[in-house]
Formats: sequence, structure tokens, C-alpha cells
Amino acid sequence: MKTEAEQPAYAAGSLPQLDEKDLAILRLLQEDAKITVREIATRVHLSTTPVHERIKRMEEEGVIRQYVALVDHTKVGKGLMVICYVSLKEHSKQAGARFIRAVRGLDEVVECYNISGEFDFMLKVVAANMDAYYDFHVNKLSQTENMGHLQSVFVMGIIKQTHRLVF
Amino acid sequence: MKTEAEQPAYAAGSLPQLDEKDLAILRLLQEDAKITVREIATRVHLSTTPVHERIKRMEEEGVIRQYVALVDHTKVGKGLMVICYVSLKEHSKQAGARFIRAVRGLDEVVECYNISGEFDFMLKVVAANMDAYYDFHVNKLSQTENMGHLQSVFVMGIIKQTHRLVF
DNA sequence: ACTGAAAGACACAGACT
DNA sequence: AGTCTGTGTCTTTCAGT
Repeated sequence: MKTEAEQPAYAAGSLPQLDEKDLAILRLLQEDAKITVREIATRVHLSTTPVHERIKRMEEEGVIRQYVALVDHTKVGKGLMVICYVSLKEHSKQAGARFIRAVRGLDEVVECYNISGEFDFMLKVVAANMDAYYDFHVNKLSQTENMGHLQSVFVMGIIKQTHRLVF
Repeated sequence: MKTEAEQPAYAAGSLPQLDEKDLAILRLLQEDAKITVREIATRVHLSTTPVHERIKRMEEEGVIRQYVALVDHTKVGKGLMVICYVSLKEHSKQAGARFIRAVRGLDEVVECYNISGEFDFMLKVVAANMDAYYDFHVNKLSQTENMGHLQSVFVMGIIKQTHRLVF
């Protein structure tokens, strides 16, 4: 299973062959990682061994990236979520790579995407409160070399937040 | 543990009292949901019983929202990620509520936030390819009543994607 | 609140179809 | 590629401190 750091920019790997049973197993696991292999076996009409083997195979293929506990950010004192847009001054490969390295090292940044449009990157940032975000913005993100424009959009409400892909 | 549907707009609940041991347990679980209670116990210098009780308590308090397997979207044929901005025509409470209900019912929408700025909502959409996204855009999202402006920003690369909150 | 032990359930591997 | 069976390890509970 790949660790976070090894994650490629956009996983372009070959599509593994997944049959309907594999997909059914994935659907169950992405809803509840604690479901037992027995329970899965019953639901997909198989016994434990093939289910176990299929899961192991999908872990190795990277179809299953990780098993995680999702923590409510508001309940661990991280009440603020901000979407942050960044454009770089210089767009050379090296300059981009340096920015990427910097962003990966910032704990406040939970997501970062290369996007189309007037900005180069979109970041999702989680912070304790406005003071903490201001500190991040001024002292960390703005200080990144090659930083061009920076724009913050504040998340005022979470309407939907899921990791369940429907396939 | 709260289900997705019950999730409030912005969890404004009281902050549960979490001590350093609780946080240490959370840090371990959000990296690996499959870690054994024994292993946690060893790492936080406790025995299995209190660790077990603390985890159960944090599940009940909603600190731990869910245990999930993270699936690589590119490997289940969902290669395209799009950030979608929406502004509504009418901003009454009812009109907003109807939009929210519609968005929660769209499987392609994995995240939706109420945001500050010129648009009302930001959506993260996952689709198989450009054709599938076009279909979603034209036949599903645009058809939502009260839809004002719609703007799509395409994700060209994933630089960082984590669920690990640093606390 | 915690420790230690102990029961029952589970993951995982092996022999077999 | 699958079922069945067994072993060691895990979760989970309970009596005791």
C-alpha cells in the first residue's frame, strides 16, 4: 500500500481488472473499514478465503489506498476550513517542484490540487481559528518562495463530505 | 457515530474534553484504522481496557466520525476530478435547502461547502471522464431548480491529499 | 481510572475440491 | 477459483485494585 509521500501527482497507473465481486467488497469497505471479512463474505455470497485474497490483492494494487479513522475537525479544535488559491510568479518545473515540496510540508494544508484557470493551485486548509489561519497565511504560505497571488475563500458550512465513490 | 445524512451543516457541538492520551490514540487511528488496540496501548503506555473505552467514548461523541477504506478513484474508473462553483438565483432559506437536498443526492458530488465570495457553493465532483462530467453538468447539476451561475475548474494534478489533522 | 486475565470472535493459512 | 477446517491473535468483558 502506498504511503502519502509516495503518492504520484495523478495516479496514471494501469487500471486493475476489478470484477463485480471486487467492487462490491470495495463498496462495503469504503463505508466501514471495520466490517469483518465474514460479514463481507456473507453479503457478496462468497466464503472468507476468496474475500481475504481479493482484499489483499486490492491493497497491493493500490486500489485500497489506506484504512483511516475520520476525525471530526471541529471536535479537535480545528474549527476553520479555508480554500486557498495560489498562483506562482515563475512557472518553471523547478519552481513548481519547490512549491509542491513546501506545501506537502505544511500540516495545515490537507489537500492541494493543480488546477485549470487563472490560479495554479487550490489548497484546502484546516486551522484552529482565524488567528491561526492568519498566522499560516502571512507567516507560512506567503513566505513560500516564488509565491504570486494568494486568495482565500472561507468555508462557512459543510453541506456534504463523503469519501464514498459510487461505482 | 453519526451517519453522513445526519451530519450538521457545520458541527457546532460542544468540544469534548480530550486529554493527551485521547489525542495520541486519535493520531494513531487516523493514520491506520487497522492498528490493534494492543499496539495502541503499548504506544500510549496504557493497557487495552482504557484504550478500548476511550475509543468507544470518542466514537459515541462523534470525535471519530467513521472508519473507512480510502479507494483510489483513478483505479475504479473515476479519473476526473472537478471543482464546481455554484451561485443560486434566489437566496431564501427554502431555496437553499432545496439545493442542498439535491446536491446530497448526487453521487458524483463528494464534497459541498457553503463559501464566502461571489459564489454560494463549492462542489468537488468525481466522474469517470469528460463525457460523464458533461452529462452530470448539463443533465443533473444545471437542471437543479434555482440554479444561477455555474463554473467548473478542472483538477489537473493531485499534489497532496490527506485526512490527517495535526493536533 | 486503571491492570490483568479470560472468553469468544476473528483473521489468516493450509489441505482439499 | 472456490469451500472447509484449524490455529494463533485479536477484541471485548469482567473481577479486582
